[in-house]
Amino acid sequence: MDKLILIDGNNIIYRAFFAMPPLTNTAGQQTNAVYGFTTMLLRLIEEHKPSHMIVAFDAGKITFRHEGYEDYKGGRQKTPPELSEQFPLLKGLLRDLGVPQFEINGYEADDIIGTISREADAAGREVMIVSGDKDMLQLASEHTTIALVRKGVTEVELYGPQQIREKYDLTPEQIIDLKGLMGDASDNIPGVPGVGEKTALKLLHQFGSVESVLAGTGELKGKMKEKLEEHADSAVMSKKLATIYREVPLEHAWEDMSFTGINRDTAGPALAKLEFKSLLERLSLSAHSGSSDEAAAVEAAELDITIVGEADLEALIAALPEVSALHVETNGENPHRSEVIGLGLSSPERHYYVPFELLQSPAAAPLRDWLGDSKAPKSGYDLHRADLALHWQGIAFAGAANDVQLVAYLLDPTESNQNLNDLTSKYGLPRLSPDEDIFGKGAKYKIPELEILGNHVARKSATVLGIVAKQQEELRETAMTGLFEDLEMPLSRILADMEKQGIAVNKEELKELGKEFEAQIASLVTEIYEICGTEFNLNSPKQLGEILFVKLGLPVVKKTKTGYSTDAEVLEKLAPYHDVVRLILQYRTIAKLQSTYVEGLLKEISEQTGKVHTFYRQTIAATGRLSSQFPNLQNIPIRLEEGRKLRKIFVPSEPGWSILAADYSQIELRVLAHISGDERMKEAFLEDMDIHTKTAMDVFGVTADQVDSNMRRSAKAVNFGIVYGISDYGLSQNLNIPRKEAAQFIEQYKEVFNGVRQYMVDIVVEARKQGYVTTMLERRRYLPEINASNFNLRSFAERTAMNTPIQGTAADIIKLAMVHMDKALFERGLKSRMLLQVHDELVFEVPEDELELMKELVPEVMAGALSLSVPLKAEVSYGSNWYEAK
DNA sequence: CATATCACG
DNA sequence: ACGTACGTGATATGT
Repeated sequence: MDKLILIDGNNIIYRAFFAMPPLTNTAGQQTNAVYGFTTMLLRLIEEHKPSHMIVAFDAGKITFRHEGYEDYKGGRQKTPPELSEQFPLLKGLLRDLGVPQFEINGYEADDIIGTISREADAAGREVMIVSGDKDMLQLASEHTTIALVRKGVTEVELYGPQQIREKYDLTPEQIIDLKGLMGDASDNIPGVPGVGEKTALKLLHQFGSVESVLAGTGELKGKMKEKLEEHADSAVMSKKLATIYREVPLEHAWEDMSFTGINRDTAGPALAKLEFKSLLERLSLSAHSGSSDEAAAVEAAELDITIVGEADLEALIAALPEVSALHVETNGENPHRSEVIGLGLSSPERHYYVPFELLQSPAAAPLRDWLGDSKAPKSGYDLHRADLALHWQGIAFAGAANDVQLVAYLLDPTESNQNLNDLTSKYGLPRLSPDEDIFGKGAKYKIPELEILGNHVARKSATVLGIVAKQQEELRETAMTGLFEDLEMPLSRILADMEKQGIAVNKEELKELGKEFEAQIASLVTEIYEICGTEFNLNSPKQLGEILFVKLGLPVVKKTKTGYSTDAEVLEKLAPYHDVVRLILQYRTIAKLQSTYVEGLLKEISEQTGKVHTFYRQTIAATGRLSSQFPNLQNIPIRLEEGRKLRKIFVPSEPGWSILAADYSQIELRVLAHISGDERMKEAFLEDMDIHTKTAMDVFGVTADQVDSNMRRSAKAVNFGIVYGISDYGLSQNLNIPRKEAAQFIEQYKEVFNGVRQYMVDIVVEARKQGYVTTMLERRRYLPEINASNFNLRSFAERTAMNTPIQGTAADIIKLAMVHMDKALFERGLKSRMLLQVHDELVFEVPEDELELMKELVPEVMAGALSLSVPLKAEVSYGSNWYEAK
């Protein structure tokens, strides 16, 4: 049975706009009205399953109604820009959903709807009209129902002639007369003053129409008679205005309104682009349960998947030249300790699943060779992880050509949802079952039966294949192809090499250190308990707060949202009041070293190699930096001597070798000097001066020998602040000075380093204009909140705009240095190995006979990684362990 | 599973 | 007036 739904587009989007709370996508665009409209639309489709549907919009500024009455709709407020911006979004989305939309110049949506409904009525078709406008009731008929939207867009009331009679005791046509008498303030239809709904209904029940009412005023008396006679013209005109015009010249045919269901190919990306995640879910959820979504199910089922057994191995091996995507399914978070479950392999036509046991069998040797063949290019998701997991199972991996996770990161490094399934939504591919559904989570983790597992994993590699082409296009559009191909992709292999290599740890010495800490902790704890007169859990800020602020009555300096703050900053301030505070601070320091570094590190030492193998994450930090996990080797203590001693346990893995470390000197400020072009700052680096001293000289207007340690300290803090996107408050906190003073410092700094000031202004303007900022190598970070009206959000985005090009370019540079360094070691056939990266530092282990060479080579390569308008400088040192290399 | 704290650049 | 420095990860508590 045919069913036609006609939607009053303007009316519904308007209602949705005011009904929905503000909702903004990450690009800063408000999307609440589109969202509200779409939820309503989807519900209509689900509930009524229309065979035909259109959304009608007003078009053209002047409608024919204005010709008779220029005030028509004059009383209506101007459409707010936050709403008008959403019209193109909605129209684009409707197109992608596959919902026809009509607009005709010079006519309003209700005229289009009126015309179509008249034609459909004549043909005896079933019609439903969706609007919030009561005027629409005049269109009701035997086959035409009006769905009057109430309460925002969440509820509808259905009106046929029957319901109109029950409610008003009028026919649909009389709705026009009703409007003619009572008018409509929102449309600026005057009606008859003093006549509201009650009176109008009474009159119509008596006379039947506006014309009859006016002809029969003789039967009336008093005020009402006068009013009606006085405003007779107005009543007639109002009726005319309220009459929906049903003769719009439509060129559209019945077929043009046909709706066969949501277009699944284009709907996914469109909804993803608007960031309507719940709607994406809703559409795909029905894919599992309902018949409404056969398209996606069929599309996914159509994959030609072979679950490879011994019998199929030969065929697979023969097909390997066609295979370009793989997925290595592993368990666990730490790829150094993961088990490999199996492999998904995809060629454009066929997909395979290879259980890991089969991969290990002698017959699978050619497959293993292929995995390790650098000339066999492979695409995948998180190949870096795959490489490590395979490595520890004795299988070599090479030929990583295209990692879709890495590309997704470059395209938007702040997007936290980058698992493969999130990418399917983004690119409109069939969704995968969530890993949790297949494997269960936590303690319930269980490998499912082969059929399910194989299909799941093979679909992952198929998905990779589907993503690759689309991403490459996006990389080109965003000018990041070079960054990807020449930096991030090569780096991922280098990181894997470093991680496999690991760094040797002197376990005995670490345990010794642990014993020392243990003794110190024991004595501190006893002493603290004694002074406090009670025993409690020192590790609990809650219990500690109780003791300090209640029992001992110390002043409360700062609060957290759950209670008293007891962090180091607070304790420093409390130290003068009570001797125990110093002891607590000491306890905190040693306890941290013990739990995180001694105990934590001991757990991470591999039984197999006696080393620690960290895992660098290349797709986490929004600025392009790496991060380090299992264990984190980028935060080994150095600032305090007690902790710094820990570095002694990091030693060369071969006798007679040395640890060599090289770090960039002031890389972020050098980058700032280059990017801002500030002459004074550049001069400092060109002459290789101490930048903080130089800053102090210029800011305080003194000579080098007049700079005391306090001035240098202040200058250093200002330099840091500048890099972070300075605020007077932040600086005042850091230097523990009044905010006014901090503000003055900053002002003086900006006077002197005017180029820097200009950079800070320019970069924020650029961010506002483009919506993102970039590093020197075109790495990109979007800042949707740069235009936020919320001061905090906007300020944060502004500081980020200032900081990211600096921190990010520094990250680019050291990554480049790593790629160059890897190449240099290889080409020269050196045995030295790159082991660690700590943001501005590279750590190597070096044989005796290469030490002299490496002392020159490493800083040279690092300094030459990228050419700036100021020199880059790296300082090198070495010793028998990481502590000595300082 | 969130919060507080603290280690690093 | 607004309330802050930028970027991470590990540990212990307590809900």
